[in-house]
Amino acid sequence: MEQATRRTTIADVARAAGVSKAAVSFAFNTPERLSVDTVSRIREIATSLDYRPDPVARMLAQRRTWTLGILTPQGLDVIFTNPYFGEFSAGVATAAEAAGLAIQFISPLHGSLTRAVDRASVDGIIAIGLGADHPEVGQIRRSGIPFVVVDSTAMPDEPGVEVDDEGGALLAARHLVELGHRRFLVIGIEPPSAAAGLEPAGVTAKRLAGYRTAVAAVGVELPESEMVVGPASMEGGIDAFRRAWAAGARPTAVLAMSDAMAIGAMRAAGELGLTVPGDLSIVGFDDVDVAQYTNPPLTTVHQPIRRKGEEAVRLLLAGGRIRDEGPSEQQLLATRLVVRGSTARAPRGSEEVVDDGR
Amino acid sequence: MEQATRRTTIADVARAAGVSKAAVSFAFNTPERLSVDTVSRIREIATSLDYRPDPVARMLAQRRTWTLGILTPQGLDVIFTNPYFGEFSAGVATAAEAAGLAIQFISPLHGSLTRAVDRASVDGIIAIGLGADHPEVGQIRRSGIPFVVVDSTAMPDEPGVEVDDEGGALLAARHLVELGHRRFLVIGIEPPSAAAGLEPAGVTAKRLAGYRTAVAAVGVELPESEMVVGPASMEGGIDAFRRAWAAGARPTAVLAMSDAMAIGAMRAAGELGLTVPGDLSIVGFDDVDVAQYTNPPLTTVHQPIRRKGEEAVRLLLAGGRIRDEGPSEQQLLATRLVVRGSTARAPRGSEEVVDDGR
DNA sequence: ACGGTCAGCTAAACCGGTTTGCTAAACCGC
DNA sequence: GCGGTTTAGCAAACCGGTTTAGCTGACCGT
Repeated sequence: MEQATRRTTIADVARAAGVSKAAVSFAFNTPERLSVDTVSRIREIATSLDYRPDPVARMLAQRRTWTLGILTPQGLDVIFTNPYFGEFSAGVATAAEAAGLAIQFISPLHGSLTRAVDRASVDGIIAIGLGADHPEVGQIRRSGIPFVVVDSTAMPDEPGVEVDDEGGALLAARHLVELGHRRFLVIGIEPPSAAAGLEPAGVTAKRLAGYRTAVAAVGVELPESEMVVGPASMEGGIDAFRRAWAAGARPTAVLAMSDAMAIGAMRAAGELGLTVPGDLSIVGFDDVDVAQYTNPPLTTVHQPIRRKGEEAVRLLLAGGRIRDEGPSEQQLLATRLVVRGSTARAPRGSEEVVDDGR
Repeated sequence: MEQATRRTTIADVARAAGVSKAAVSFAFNTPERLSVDTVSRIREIATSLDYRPDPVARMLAQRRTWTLGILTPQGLDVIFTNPYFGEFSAGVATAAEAAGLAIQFISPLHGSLTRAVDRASVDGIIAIGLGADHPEVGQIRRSGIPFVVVDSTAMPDEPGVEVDDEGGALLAARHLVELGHRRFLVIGIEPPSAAAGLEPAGVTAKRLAGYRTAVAAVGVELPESEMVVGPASMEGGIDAFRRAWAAGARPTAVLAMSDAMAIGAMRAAGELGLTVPGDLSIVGFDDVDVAQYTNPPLTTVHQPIRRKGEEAVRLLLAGGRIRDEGPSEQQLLATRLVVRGSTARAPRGSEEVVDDGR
């Protein structure tokens, strides 16, 4: 069997044009080094031969891949179906495209994130959901590839982009407090796997702190018993709410740490005969696109998700090693509360604290 | 300023181990060609030197990138935030990971899809939303890279995976007909850009045909005036419904060609004071994850989105040129109707056809 | 006529691996 | 102790580009 017609290489073009390989390369990359007509002659021959430089060879020679990696501890299947990640990636993609960079997802390969990192050929990495002290981040740091951590506090001299989680959470809880709520259920995000060091713990802790400060103002505490965790998905939210309910929790308001979980909780509550916001108020976190389309529309803490992606790219580029120069910085983006339809005054008579039997 | 410490290369390892570069390569790729202790010695030295083979160099030498490309005419920002694409990509990703392949998105780069294709270094391509006769598909065909088209009829000897769009649409419309509906609004998907040859036209046409067959059974036609199109997003759905309403359409049921648009329409209807399904029934298409979480839950046509992604990978791999051998085939996957809460009997008295003044 | 410049191009090294002969030594049966 | 087969490993070519150093000849002023 005959080998499929080999693709045209730079040597073929050079030969056909009667010039050196270098000339062909120049014709495309630094045309000013050649005379105008040589350039156009080479280009013509190249197109007529349907020549397209092999991207891989080019990457090797230039030692640049023109690609940014998005590193996450979750599998691609969860990434792609999670609106939060979707919007974040969209932000990264927009900024990357503007800079002429492609993006690649680096996520556990056959269970190993380390292996995935080794295998990835990128000029820079955006780590999301991973602490700056995570082993894989260490691996990257040693490898010398520029990186930025997102949603996690960066090391002093390293770039990072964060959001005011605590402040946002505080706003959310205060809103409920002002509506007269006193019995809360907190639905938290649990790390994607049992592996240690996975970061959502960081944001979970910060948001919890915000909730606590707000409710403390009216003398309410948020004991572990009023908190339940699960994966940040709708199923996770359903499951979390059901578990809490089964365990006897009877909140008038739920503070969910992600919109997906809030939506799940809303559904689970509905199935249990509760109306939202009549019987139960729910506030989410993230302000994902769909939050406006739920029924009732979700009251939630807005964070600039896409913008985080764009900033991450900007910081990476500003670091110098990928494009131009600049010092590395850290960003803290603001959050704000968006009040929609899933929250209302607490039901009458719910203000007194329930005697929990102690 | 000193150059950052160069990463360890195969030559460094070879030198340190006192063997040839070839031996080091063998130690990792074909250890059986070396004696066991040489292998372990080399491996030890390699780890101690923190050696990791450069993926790019490896790709060049092997002329394999171990990467699959997902080709779409839309920008990455829409891809990542569109649940349909998300689920499809998740399917691709799952199957690709199982085969040890990475995935890369190929989407218009600075407006040019052609340029994006040239730039991409992949072993195979999955084209979604692009007709088999699309210019970029032709470009790929000429380049000799194996590919499969999804959601579009493939050329005779080329692999493709499709879904029974017409059948699904028929089921959806028949369901409404059986509920007594006679006044319909069809919300169709419009090609992402003005560029010609963009495929959704294909699925739009098939679904429309299905709708028509079903309603024809009760003597209803679906003239252009009862159809409105827009981008397949929630905003698109809102906008489409509003436009139709403003133009005087007063349907009792809407047939939306995508869940996102259905959700948008549901919202727009709500804002106009219509209750779903009391005043208006809505059925979507796709059965995206969120369809179960809307309020009311969306009645829709289920199609195996993730499965399409997996099949696409399977066909690509079966084609031989990427992994093993096999003939190329085409798949037609089934669709089915999932009745949930967004559809109900038509309001009383709506059966008679409205006199539209002609 | 001559040294100096400069524009235009080339040869060759290089990027960091893989792969293809090929050789030298060890092993084999007899 | 000898021809023949393995086994273990090496040198060099190769993948397809980029990049550096250097060459050549045209043009210039004097």
